[in-house]
Amino acid sequence: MRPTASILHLDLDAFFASVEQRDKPSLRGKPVIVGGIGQRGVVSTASYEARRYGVRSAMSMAEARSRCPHAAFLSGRFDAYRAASAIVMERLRRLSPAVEPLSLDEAFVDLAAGEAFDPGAVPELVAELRADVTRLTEGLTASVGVAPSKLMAKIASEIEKPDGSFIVAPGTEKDLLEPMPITVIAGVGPATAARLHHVGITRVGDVWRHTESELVDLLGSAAGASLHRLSRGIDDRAVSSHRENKSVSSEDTFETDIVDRTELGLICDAMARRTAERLRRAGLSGRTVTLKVRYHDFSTHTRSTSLPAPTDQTRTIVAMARRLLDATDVGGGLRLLGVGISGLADWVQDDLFAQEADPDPDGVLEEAVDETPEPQRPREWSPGMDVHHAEHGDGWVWGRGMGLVTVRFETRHTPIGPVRTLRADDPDLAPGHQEPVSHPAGTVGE
DNA sequence: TCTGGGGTCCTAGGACCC
DNA sequence: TCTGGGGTCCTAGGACCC
Repeated sequence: MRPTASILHLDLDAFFASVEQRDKPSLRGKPVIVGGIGQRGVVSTASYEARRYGVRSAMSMAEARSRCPHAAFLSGRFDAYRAASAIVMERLRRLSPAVEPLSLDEAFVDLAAGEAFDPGAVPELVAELRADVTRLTEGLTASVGVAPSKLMAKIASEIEKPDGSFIVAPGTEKDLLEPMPITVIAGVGPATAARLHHVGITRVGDVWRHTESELVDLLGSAAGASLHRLSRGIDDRAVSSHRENKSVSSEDTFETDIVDRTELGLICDAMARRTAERLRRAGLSGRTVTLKVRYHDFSTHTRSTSLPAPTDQTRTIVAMARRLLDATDVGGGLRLLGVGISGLADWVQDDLFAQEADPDPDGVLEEAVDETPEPQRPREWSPGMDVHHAEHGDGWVWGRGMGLVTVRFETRHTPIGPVRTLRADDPDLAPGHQEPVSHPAGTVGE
């Protein structure tokens, strides 16, 4: 626990709605609601004028319309939001290099990682920061909290919201937390709050009467231990400015449920393409493709499958997603369909090898799915050995899936050589071989 | 007129390996 | 013949966050 209030949390007030009001003077002073404007949309952000009518984030747009019919309903202009966000993040980086954005409108800053941090000058620093944000963004306002921890900084930025700030003096954390509703603690949402309610916990101070092991029994080891610490204001989480992406996904909720398999197939292809393009644009590749479907009753299911090595190839990702969809019951129709990729690798940084590590450099996987395989094959196979000689060098079985076996080769020039894919029924891979697997074998729908 | 889209993290069971 | 223990990977689902 750090001894000074040196973690800052900044939150832009009603961000999307405020950008709209800034850019369209006719909307100023009026209720503005940004979100999905279709039949099944939800509210992203409501201006403070709209909040007076009870409109909240995540509320269905239908309910928002009934509560505040005269509001302006907008679908959002994300380029404008990104531009405003970039200005604010840039300003935060002048305070310290340790800036951790949580979303377009929120970030933590570790002030102690900046140059010549003076704890005594925090009030002036905050005032100057908030004034700069409003000036640089031409009218947006921010709320700011500063505290000895992330937990308290984030809570503090809410206290004087909107357009205010609060600094938590070290040592005052527990007094501040005690009367607050339990849901102020990070990770306590509706489901956890309901369980805690059952044992008489509604405020943060109520947690103090329970031992860690009681909380672990109730919530599981991670959530229980975390709540035990955070409720006492104990929080050592660091501000981290370089968090790596773990997944990329695209999904779409349909205006009405879609039953037709052919139509769903085309949508699945398009969704997989979108995901693959975003993956490539981010300079990444991934191993695991996940299909997500939601039924009319809102139940949600996922099906996933992994490749032996990362790919960023659209056709491979499309083929894998299709296979997953083909194996999925769409009986009563789908409300939502999505395609995601995880198990990401940094394609750009590892350029030389990554190109060759693509398990499907020639789109062989997809062609095989289309029953038109033309895989290259090694000339020789030495049963029972870890390495077999081949035309291109020495290779070994590297993974299997989708009725195919992936063989990776060493060449004279590179330790990690090209990958070739054979059909599983290739005579060179007949049973009886002691299979030399020098890498965890993936399973792709076999 | 119910319930978006982009993510993260955790849990749990089974496979597999040593 | 009645059976371990730990570690890791994979998959599926759920809670949570903005």
